[in-house]
This record gives sequence, structure tokens and C-alpha cells, in this order.
Amino acid sequence: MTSAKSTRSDAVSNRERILAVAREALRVSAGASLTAIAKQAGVGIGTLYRHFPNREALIVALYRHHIQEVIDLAPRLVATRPPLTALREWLAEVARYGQLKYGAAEVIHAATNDAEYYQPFVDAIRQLLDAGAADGSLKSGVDPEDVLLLLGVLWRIDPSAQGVGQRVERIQQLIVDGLREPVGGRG
Amino acid sequence: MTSAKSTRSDAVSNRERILAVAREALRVSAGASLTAIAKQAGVGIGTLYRHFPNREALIVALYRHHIQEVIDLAPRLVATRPPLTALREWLAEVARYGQLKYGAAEVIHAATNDAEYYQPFVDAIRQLLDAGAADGSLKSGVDPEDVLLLLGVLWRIDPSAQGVGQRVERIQQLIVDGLREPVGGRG
DNA sequence: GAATGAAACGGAGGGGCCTCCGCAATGTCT
DNA sequence: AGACATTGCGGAGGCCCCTCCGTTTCATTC
Repeated sequence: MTSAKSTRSDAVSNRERILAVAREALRVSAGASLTAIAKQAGVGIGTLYRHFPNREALIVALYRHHIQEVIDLAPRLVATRPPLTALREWLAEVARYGQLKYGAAEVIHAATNDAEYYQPFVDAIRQLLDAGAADGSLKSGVDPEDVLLLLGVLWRIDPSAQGVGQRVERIQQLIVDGLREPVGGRG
Repeated sequence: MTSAKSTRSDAVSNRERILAVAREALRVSAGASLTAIAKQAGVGIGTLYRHFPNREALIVALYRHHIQEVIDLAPRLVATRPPLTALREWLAEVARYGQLKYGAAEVIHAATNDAEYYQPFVDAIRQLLDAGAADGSLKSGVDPEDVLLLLGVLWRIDPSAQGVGQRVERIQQLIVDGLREPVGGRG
């Protein structure tokens, strides 16, 4: 455990350089080409692809830190808010993140197919659902993965369209309502 | 109206030939290349692109008929079922369609950005929502476009994964619950 | 510090999507 | 039938993603 498989120093520095360049290039234009990024980072395209097997992997790596923040927020909200409020605030943050990182939407969705990436997300959702189920404000037994799938919608809203903010809020509302424990009977 | 702008006969036949070839090619492999389709149809790639400005347009054209069937189903259901049942059955059909046409999911979503294609879909949803609002089983004032966005999720479920049928049902349930009129108060 | 095997590098090349524009077919008008 | 505007055709070529593999660099061992 102490001595992990040694990684060559050039590989490490190349990786970092690619990430730095990519962060900036993608910020400027979500469609920046990997060829251009490699060139700007002073590495061959082959090197870029060895480090990040495809476009998605690169973007996920870039946003991993930020994604982690969103995940970490869930337990904090659960600890400090009523469950329903926690859920709502968390969804708002998720949406906000999606708006910021538009262009990463497809990527995030794709990551949904890679357990390594989405499991922590699922766990975060589970905490929120469990808290709500415990105090009766949310249904119990909801599959967090189903909710994750629904959340994906929030990333697919074009943030340059009109009335995005309100649309996001309405959709959040619809999602939350679908998760709430029906107060009366069912049809 | 009687004499629309005349279209050259070669253009008409080419278009039909492309559609026929594409239908088969895409059935065999969802990722069939447009180059191959053009070649097989005996036209240049330029001709294919003139008729269908991009991959999506071609696929949408192929499925247009089927999509129309789904749209047409909505008013029939509204006329013959209680609103909530109509909505549920329609969602089931939408999901079933998505399962059949997996690979077209991205396309359908993209079409969501093209009013010509999605407007009829939105109208279909509106009818279902209005019927539900009228008898109080659904909230009133829900934006059909929001619902369309949510429905997109049903197309994004990998139909080859395990337990797909149940997942689809659960998500339908979540969506419908989000649309229902809360029987009790709100939190 | 030379040797050496493993790890990483680089970029040519294959295949895809789509654009552009010179050339050809069509159909209309006389 | 011939002339001509219009509509449509074809495929080279630009750019992109990604793979493959011969070459180079690193780090370790003697």
C-alpha cells in the first residue's frame, strides 16, 4: 500500500498539463477539439488518449472535484435541514451545477453508465431519500438510481433559452412532488 | 395548394431510395454510417445530405410515421379513458416506443429542440394534462414541455440492462405522481 | 554509468460527419 | 425541338474522434 506502482514522472506532468489546458479550452468553448488541446499541451494526440480514453473521460476528470462537492453537500444538508428542504436545496444545487457546466451534460449522462462515477451520486441521493422516508415526508422504497435518471433532465435544459430558471424550478417541483408521500389516497 | 412547387422527379426517387436503404441499414445496425447508406442507395453523399441535413433528420424522417402514431394515440385515450388512466397508458406506449427505438433516443431528444417536430408531441401531452386537470386528478397549469422533457428519461434507459421493465414502470409512476393533484396539503 | 525492460510517447491513418461548389439533369417556354 | 433557368447531383476535402504501433524515455539493477 505504501509504495503504489511507481508512475513515471513525465506521465504525471503530462497529465497535469493536459488537464490544465483542457480546463481552459473547454471553458472557452465546450466543443474544443482534443487535437487542439493536445497540441496546446505540447503532447501528441496519442498521449492525451492514453491518459483519457475518450472525450468524456477527460471532462469527467476535470469536473470530478466539483462533482464531489455536490455529493458531499448531501449529508451536510441532511444533517442540518428538514428532509424535504434538504432535498430541495440539493436539487437546486444539482441544477445550478448543470447550468454552469452545460456541455458536460452528455458526459454526465454517459457517466451514469459507469458505476465508478455514479455510485457516490446514488449514495448521496439515497441519504436524502432515507431521511425523507424516516420522517414520512417522502415515499419509502424509492430507488435512488431512478431519481438520478430523473435528475439528468436538469442538465439537459439549454441554459441559453428563455425562462430557464423558472423551468428548472418547475421541473424540480415535479420531481419532488413525485417523491412525496401521497397525503390522501391513490387513484 | 394543388400545384405545390414542382419537385424534380429524380429528387423524389432518390429521396425514397435513401429512406428505404436507411431504414434497413439502421435496423441492422443503429450506428450505420451515412456514407455507407448513400453508397448503397446509389447516390453521392452530398445528395443524402441535401435531403437530410444531418443524421438526426434522417432518423426522424424514418420514424416520423411511428412517432405520429404515438401522438395520435393521445386524443383517443383521452376520449375513451379516465384522464389518469389515459395518461398512464400513453406513458406506457411512449416508453414502449423508446425501448423499441433505442439508438434513436438521442435523436428524439435532439428533435426536442426543433419545434416542427416536438410541437405535435407537446400538443398531445397538453390534451392529456388538460383532461386530468378538468376532473381534478392532475394538477392544472403544468407546462407540457416540462413533461416532455421528463419523458425523455424513458428513452434513456438501456433496454438491454437488467430489470428494465420494472425500472420503466417505477419511473412512470414517479412522473405521474409528480403530476397528480396533491390530495392533502403541501409541506 | 551502462544495460535493459517496462512505461509512455507521438503522430500517421482509418473512418465518420458534413460542406462546398463545379457539373448534370430536368422541365418549361417558345 | 432547342434554349435556358432552375433544381439537384457527386465526391473531394476539412475537421474530428480514436487506434495502433514503432520509437523514445524513464528508472532500476548491476
